[in-house]
Amino acid sequence: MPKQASVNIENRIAGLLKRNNLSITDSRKKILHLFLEQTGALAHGDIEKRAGEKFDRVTVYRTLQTFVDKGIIHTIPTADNSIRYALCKDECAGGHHHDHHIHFVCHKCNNTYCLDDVVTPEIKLPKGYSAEHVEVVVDGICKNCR
Amino acid sequence: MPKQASVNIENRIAGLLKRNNLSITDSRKKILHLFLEQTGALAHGDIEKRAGEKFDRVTVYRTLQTFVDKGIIHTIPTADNSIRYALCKDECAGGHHHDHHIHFVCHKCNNTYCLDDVVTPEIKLPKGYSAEHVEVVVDGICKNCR
DNA sequence: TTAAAAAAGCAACATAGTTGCAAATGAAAA
DNA sequence: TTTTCATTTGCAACTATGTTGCTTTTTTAA
Repeated sequence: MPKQASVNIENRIAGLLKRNNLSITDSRKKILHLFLEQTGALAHGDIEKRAGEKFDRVTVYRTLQTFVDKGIIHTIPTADNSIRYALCKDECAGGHHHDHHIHFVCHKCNNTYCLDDVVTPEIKLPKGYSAEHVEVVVDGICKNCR
Repeated sequence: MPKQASVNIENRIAGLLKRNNLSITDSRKKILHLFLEQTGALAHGDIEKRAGEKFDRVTVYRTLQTFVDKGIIHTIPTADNSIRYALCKDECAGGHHHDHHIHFVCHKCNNTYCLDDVVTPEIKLPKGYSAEHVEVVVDGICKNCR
């Protein structure tokens, strides 16, 4: 049973990499694993800590950059200088992230979630400004912490 | 005339510091000057470059932290690990930032503006989540660049 | 199996942020 | 004004974070 599950996840990872024309390497598999085996977003530091024991720091940086370029993961803006990354739902191929969900940061467990069902609202801007992309980050208490 | 204006701004700065129970020092005056003499937000790097010629890096870090704690300036979240700071409109005293405006980043001039007249929208969250604060950052072209 | 291309690792470097402590400055009282 | 005390600054040293060039290793595809 766990064998089966792990085969599935391996296949899923391999497929994801192949679909994006990326060669299948240990570090890429490991880092995708980290994202797939948990709900929330990961801060760069987390990823480096968990993956960095096995891989060079530089490799982690380059792998994350590659994933962002390919649209496999996206960054979440924060006010505290710690980039957070999360898996894209799907089809953000070619570096175009068309996702329009909002992000939620729980200040109790400090997790960051993509609320895929909550769409970013229309924002009415003053005359002269034109919007291209709207980013919404809500902070509060998540459903696991209340 | 410029003399008069500079007296005014000096008074304004002194008043701002006094109201927040901060002693009036050269670095604090200089950094507040930077904020007052321009529209947009300032990235930490900008501040360090412009103020740091006269002051130690550490002083800049500490001064900005003090201003955030007192509610004189606020941070603006970004996805690129470069904290931006902007003056609070007013009355964000005691570290409580009650402002609810949105932020706009122009990707042509790369300036960040506080759109004080645009209020953050209500966001309807999934069951179990409770919001405390909503942060909206819009990117696009500003009125000076179009 | 092998050759070319891609990625990883390493080293060295650059930038960003923090901490403790001594010297300088500011505020307020004498 | 001068003195005193608390606050702030600057310095040095350090940690953390991010980048670049180059060599070695791994992956892919012939």
